[in-house]
Amino acid sequence: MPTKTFFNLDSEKRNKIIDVAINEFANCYYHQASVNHIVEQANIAKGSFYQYFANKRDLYKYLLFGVVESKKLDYLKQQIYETDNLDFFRLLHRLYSVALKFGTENPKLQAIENKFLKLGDHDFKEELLAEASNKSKDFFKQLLVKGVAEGQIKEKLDLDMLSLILTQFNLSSFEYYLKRFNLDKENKLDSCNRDKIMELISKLIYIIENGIEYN
Amino acid sequence: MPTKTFFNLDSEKRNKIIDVAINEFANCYYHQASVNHIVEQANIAKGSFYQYFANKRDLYKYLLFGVVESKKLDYLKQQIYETDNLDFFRLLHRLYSVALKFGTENPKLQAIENKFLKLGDHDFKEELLAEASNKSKDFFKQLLVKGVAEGQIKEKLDLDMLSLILTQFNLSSFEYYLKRFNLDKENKLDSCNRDKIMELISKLIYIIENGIEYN
Amino acid sequence: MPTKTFFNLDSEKRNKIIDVAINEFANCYYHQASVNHIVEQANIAKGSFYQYFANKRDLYKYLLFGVVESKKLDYLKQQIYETDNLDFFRLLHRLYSVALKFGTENPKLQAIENKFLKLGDHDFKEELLAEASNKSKDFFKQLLVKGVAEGQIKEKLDLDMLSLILTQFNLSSFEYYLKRFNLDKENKLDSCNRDKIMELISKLIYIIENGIEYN
Amino acid sequence: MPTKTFFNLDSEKRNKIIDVAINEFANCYYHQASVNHIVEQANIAKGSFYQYFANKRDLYKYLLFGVVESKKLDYLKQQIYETDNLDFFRLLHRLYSVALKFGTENPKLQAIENKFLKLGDHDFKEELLAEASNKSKDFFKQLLVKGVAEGQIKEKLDLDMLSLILTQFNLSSFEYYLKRFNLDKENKLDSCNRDKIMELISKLIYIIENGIEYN
DNA sequence: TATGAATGAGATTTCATTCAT
DNA sequence: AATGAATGAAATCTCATTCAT
Repeated sequence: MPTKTFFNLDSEKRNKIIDVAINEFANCYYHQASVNHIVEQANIAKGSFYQYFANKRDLYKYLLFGVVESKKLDYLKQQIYETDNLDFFRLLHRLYSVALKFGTENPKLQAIENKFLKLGDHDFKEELLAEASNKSKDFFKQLLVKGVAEGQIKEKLDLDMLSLILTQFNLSSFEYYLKRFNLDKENKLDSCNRDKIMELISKLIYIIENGIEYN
Repeated sequence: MPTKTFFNLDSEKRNKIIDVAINEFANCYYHQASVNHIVEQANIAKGSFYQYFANKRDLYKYLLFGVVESKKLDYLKQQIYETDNLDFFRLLHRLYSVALKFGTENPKLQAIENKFLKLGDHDFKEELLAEASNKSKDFFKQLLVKGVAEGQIKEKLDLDMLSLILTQFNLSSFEYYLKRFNLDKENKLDSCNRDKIMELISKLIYIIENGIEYN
Repeated sequence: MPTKTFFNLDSEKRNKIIDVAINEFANCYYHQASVNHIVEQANIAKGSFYQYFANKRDLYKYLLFGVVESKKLDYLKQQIYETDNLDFFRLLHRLYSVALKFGTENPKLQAIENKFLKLGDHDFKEELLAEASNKSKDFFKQLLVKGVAEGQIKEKLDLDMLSLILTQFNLSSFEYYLKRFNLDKENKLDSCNRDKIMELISKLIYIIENGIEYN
Repeated sequence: MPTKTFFNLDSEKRNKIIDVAINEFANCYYHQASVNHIVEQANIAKGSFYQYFANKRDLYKYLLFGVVESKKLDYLKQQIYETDNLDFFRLLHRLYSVALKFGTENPKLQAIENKFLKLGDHDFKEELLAEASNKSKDFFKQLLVKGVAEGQIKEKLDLDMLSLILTQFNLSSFEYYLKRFNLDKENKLDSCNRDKIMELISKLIYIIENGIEYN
């Protein structure tokens, strides 16, 4: 966690630092990201950085779990309601669409999360996850178990595999959409694009639901 | 491409260098991989390295497209024949199984490919792809077009999305299998594991084919 | 010297600061000791520190001569009386034993003194000594002169050398005892250990008195 | 150990680096010594330093055990002969005098050794000693055991304590002589001073042998 | 063609001290 | 009198690349 000092900063400065850091970690994997670069962009002294964060890793952990995950969960909570009434596929549909919306509206935050999920340094990743509150751990797995219990999903499926697949779907759809709608470069999502994305999500869920075989 | 000098080396030395480089890039993302480490392991002089390759990137490109892709395509060609007789899903099944077999038999080459696909540095990746011969580009796309044409795939699907999904499936199933069967640590695939993997592939194709909905 | 401000602090706060500082300089040589660490532990503001002490060195000097030496001398005075009646060796015995007792009862103060005596930075050390009141300077030297005058010590000995030797004896015996009786870790000295230490002191004095030659 | 690269340097450059490093570690404790300072003085690039030594510690270890100890042992071997015929005190006399001569002739090497012996960081010291060839470990202890066995030393003495004392004697006499004859500042030892030192050594041994009591 | 020493920018991190509030 | 954020030099170490031999 950042130090008390960091939270005492006036919000303008604090936000500047966070913004700059988000940019850095959205563009680079952890090991490539540079504290030097961050302090230059943020216009703060190198020593100041280390009064705010214990080290690079501390900042990264904060961004991941204190900013990205936190904002995403807030967003999901705010936009998903009455989930109990939805069957598994409607819920999945809702989740993908809301998560995607979040991703398109916050492409940099999404980029940070994606880069984290793809991180090579497995030990480092596990360590971070272990230390983090990790509210979203095994998110899909839990959903699937519930889906099976309620008879909406074929019982014989390998849930671990499925959960991995849903996660990858999630991840790869982000990249697909981002690329397809040129959302990399901070373009905001207009209503026209939004409709197209919703359509794509429906197709995605349709595939998951029904497969791709013509019959 | 490596220099003429490199190809003039006696094959023992050349192979040693390639083996060492494969190890390095199988363990590390591009930016983390170290030329220093490679020359040490390969027992060659620093200067020699730069007489064989223009730079680190040159070596990487060669590994990716001159070694990994090349070996994989040879393997696929050798093991897949009479493809014309197979319908799309049988072909997909065959492809996944052969590709997985290749991956389990050549875990390091596979690791290099996986790491490349996950690379963060998008521009760098695109540049490499643009420069490369890239024989396997849009592999799945072509397959899908054929599948649709032959009436085996629902027409209304978004083929670009599907092709990305199949690629991601491929990628993530590797990781799933490698983890599940502890194939990370160079364990060879025994016949028992092989059967289990084949079973999993069938399940995976089944999902793609039929979806996951219970009905 | 600390500022007037420092002495105006309520004693609880003042003592807290001193205690923390003692810990720091007991564990680390001067250059390794950290003002940052001290203010954190003492729960005071960075700025406050510099309102109490001109700088790190000022604090150190105060600890050495205002706290450690001062307490030690008080202790010695309180425990040694009727010194005039003792011959040199009995006095030495008494001194060693009382000094050792002080050291075992105040291991941290002793550690500070030891670390100072061993300091590498010679100029820095000399400067500090020169500036200090230095009541204990040449303590052994004076004692020796008296010993010679009273005919208890061979005249031909080099008193400067002897005085250095007695100091070093003192220093090294501390370390020996501390290690031998595991007094590092704040274990209080029980009566059993105390007896053993007294025995060792006697042996030490015996060596000084009679040498080690068998005859 | 330094790298092959280091030993491949032409001797002028190699010696320059060693000389500079000796100066640094003769003036500063390990933690205070600065690689930056060394490379500046030696006029080499920072990167070069790390082609020669794995790290600061590697250099230090090399200086201690590869240069100082090694030179000292060579010196001792060369100057002490027929030791078997000497009784304990004559041998001690010889040792002190030769070691002192070495120290006065190589004040910087001696300073490095002294600083190492006084190092605060106990774990670091033990680690270094454990890793080192450590030919001189428990040197005095072995000598004392032999002395007792041959009936030259009173049996009832505490040998551990004595061995510590002899080491401290050794150490403190160095400092005494160096200060007394201003040998800090590279003054060479003239024959006049040499005689005086020999005289002092004799006195020192005399004290150890006979104690200081007048009788 | 082979060698391997040289390079220097840049990485992360520490720390005593200052100064505006 | 108290505060605590700001500072920047200096620490150790890494690494792709160059170039003289």
